[in-house]
Amino acid sequence: MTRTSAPDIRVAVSTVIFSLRPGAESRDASIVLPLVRRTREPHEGRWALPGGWVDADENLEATASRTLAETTGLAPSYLEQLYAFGDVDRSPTRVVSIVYWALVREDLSRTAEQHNVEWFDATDLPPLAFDHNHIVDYALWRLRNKVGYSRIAHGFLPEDFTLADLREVYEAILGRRLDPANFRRQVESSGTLIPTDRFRTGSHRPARLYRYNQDVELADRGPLPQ
Amino acid sequence: MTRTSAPDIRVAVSTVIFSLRPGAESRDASIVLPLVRRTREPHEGRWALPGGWVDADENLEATASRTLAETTGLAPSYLEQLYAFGDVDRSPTRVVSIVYWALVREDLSRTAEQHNVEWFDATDLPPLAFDHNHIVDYALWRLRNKVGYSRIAHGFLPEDFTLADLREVYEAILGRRLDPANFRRQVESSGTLIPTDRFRTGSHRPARLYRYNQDVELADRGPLPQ
DNA sequence: ACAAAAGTGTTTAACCTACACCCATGA
DNA sequence: TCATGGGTGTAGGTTAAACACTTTTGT
Repeated sequence: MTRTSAPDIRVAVSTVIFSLRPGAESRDASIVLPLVRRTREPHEGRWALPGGWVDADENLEATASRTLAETTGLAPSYLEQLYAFGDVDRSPTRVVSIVYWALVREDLSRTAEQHNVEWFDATDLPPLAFDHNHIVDYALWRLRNKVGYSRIAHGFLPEDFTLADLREVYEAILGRRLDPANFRRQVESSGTLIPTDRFRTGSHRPARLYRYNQDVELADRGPLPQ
Repeated sequence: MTRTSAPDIRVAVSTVIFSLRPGAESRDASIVLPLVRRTREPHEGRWALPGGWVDADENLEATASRTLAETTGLAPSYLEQLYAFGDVDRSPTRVVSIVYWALVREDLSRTAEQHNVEWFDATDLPPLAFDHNHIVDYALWRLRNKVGYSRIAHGFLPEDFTLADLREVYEAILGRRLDPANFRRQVESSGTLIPTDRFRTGSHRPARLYRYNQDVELADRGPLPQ
């Protein structure tokens, strides 16, 4: 039967924060994420997703932004709710965790690392606290999925970028090489890129710099207000 | 800064329950859903999504199933988490609502209606309590989206059905007519249908009955437990 | 015989993939 | 001039839309 009063359940927000570690000579670019070492039970000493309790007068997304900033010092370029986890047995006390996932642009402020925070390759994680391995896998699945039908990759890049930069993001997310010729045609015909009149000069033929058409939404972010 | 104790937030589950009202001579099939009339403040007297508080020892999905059964007397053929709504101002007291959406097969037990429960056309709703219009719109968007890439339509149909039955479901969800010839080829080539050796006889040429290949998942339902 | 739904065939266009090829620059 | 990534062209395969056509039943 329907209850008329609510039992004690605590509400937390955790966030899977993805960033891009650019490639170097002998290493492809990869997707990385920050984890926090737990300083108390349960799972003391294990790595866990950044997060915290939801404040009484704080929206869920605001909690995600706040804890993200506390962990990385960054503001996200993309933030979307992932899933609400609330199984009875996922923690010794009853906790419902609203999990978000976010993209942050690569930024050197990351090197100013905080104590108890480390960045890991998203596809090569140690055993994490709670069900956090499971959660990261799902977030990665969502990221890979979304890159196929939205402009989400932009969230990893600075304002100006070359097509090779953008292709590198796609390749890191999808874990496979893409044909440069076909990739160019696809993004050009999508109407989301605005060519600038500047070029990046380097060791070979200069590449044109592009920027994103801000008129085009990055992605559908769920049931947004209005 | 990070809190170490959690404030008082109540956790509820609501569910958008879709069913199919079959077409008749002069009327196309349509998607319908049950609403409950609120008997207390806030929004007393308004129609609202079925739901209830999460029990201390009850998983979120179990709460959805329980409240769904209390409202309709049915078990869902499909059940998936939709979104967690938790804005501070969505209710006078702080409530985080984990919203599910479900499909139920049409069933005459629906006619044994309970007091304070009524079925509405999903595309023609009155103003609902809280942000529930917004939530239903999002659930409809998800349903329409999902029908394009998964076998979700099966959740509305009985075990045996004709291709015209299935097409009728698609047309009701998408709100437009589909070419019978092309529709047949698409579902046949998907490998999700098993032809039986029985036919439905009617006023014209008998139509073959099909059933679903249970080996094929209806849809990806999110981060399911392993 | 005729109407209407079941079911098949065919044309066209759009798209994706693979890969050959040319272009522009630094070393 | 050579290596290399930037950028263009093009042929083949797959898919989907549109629609003409045949089949099978009830009346």
